[in-house]
Amino acid sequence: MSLRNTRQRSAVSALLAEVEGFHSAQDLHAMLRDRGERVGLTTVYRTLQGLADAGEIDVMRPPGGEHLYRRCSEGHHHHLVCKACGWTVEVAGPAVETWAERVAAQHGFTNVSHTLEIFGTCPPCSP
Amino acid sequence: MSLRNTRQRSAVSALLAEVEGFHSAQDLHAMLRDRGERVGLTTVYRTLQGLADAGEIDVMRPPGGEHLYRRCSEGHHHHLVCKACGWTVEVAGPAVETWAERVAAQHGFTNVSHTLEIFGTCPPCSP
DNA sequence: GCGAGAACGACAATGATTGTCAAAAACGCA
DNA sequence: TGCGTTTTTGACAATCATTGTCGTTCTCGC
Repeated sequence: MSLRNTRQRSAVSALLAEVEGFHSAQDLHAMLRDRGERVGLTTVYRTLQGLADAGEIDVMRPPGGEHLYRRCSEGHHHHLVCKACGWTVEVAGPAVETWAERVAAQHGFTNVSHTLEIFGTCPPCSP
Repeated sequence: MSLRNTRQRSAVSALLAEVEGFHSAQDLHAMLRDRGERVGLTTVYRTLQGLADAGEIDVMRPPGGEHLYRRCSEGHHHHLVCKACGWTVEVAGPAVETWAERVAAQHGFTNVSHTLEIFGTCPPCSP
């Protein structure tokens, strides 16, 4: 399978490289429109899905509903997310990684991946 | 807030006590219908939500789509889920709990919760 | 037994995501 | 550079779990 370089794919990648934090597909689509880029919503969804599959961006499924996408630093890590304002901090947890793999191995599981999100209230949002 | 005991709430609780593994709201609703219990789908959703809020059942949001509910053992724990057949194992990880709280505290976060799911392929489903 | 308030449930509404398919663009090759 | 093949695009429709609505029904304390 060969991936072709298209204007739309570049635009999405470029946008993700510039923005901070998590954004929904619809957010990103709106931003592209504001920039004058003409990209269809369907294409934004598919492009994000492709990037996520390729491991180039992170996907988060907050309890609230829509999927959020974000360009992240390299390597595996997790997120500490403020329930109130959405502000996120990347956290690394080597101990957790090894723990997860060990537990999975104990039960004979292979091809293991995992998701971990920590939710809380950040200092500015505390009453 | 006072929770009232209704036939429907009892039916949902009883069903959850009997079935194994995770089931979607629609699944559970169908099972109730098969039993002859007349419960509305809306009510099943609301009841499950209430039970989840009360911490009596677990909610899982698999990448596939719908929410899955399950009556779980007491105490905080996580799940090791087979991507192929859905078979799940409960796993406890005290180390992870303390790690999550410590990380959150380091960043000044309060009111902390977290979600952790491990996905893999269980032995019977391995090729 | 009674009444206020909670819960129910049929139905409509929401809204993110996915499918469709003809038109357009990209790439390999000569 | 020109051409044909194959992928990609994107407007629109379709899907589908979940949530809102609101009149009716049921609980529970008194």
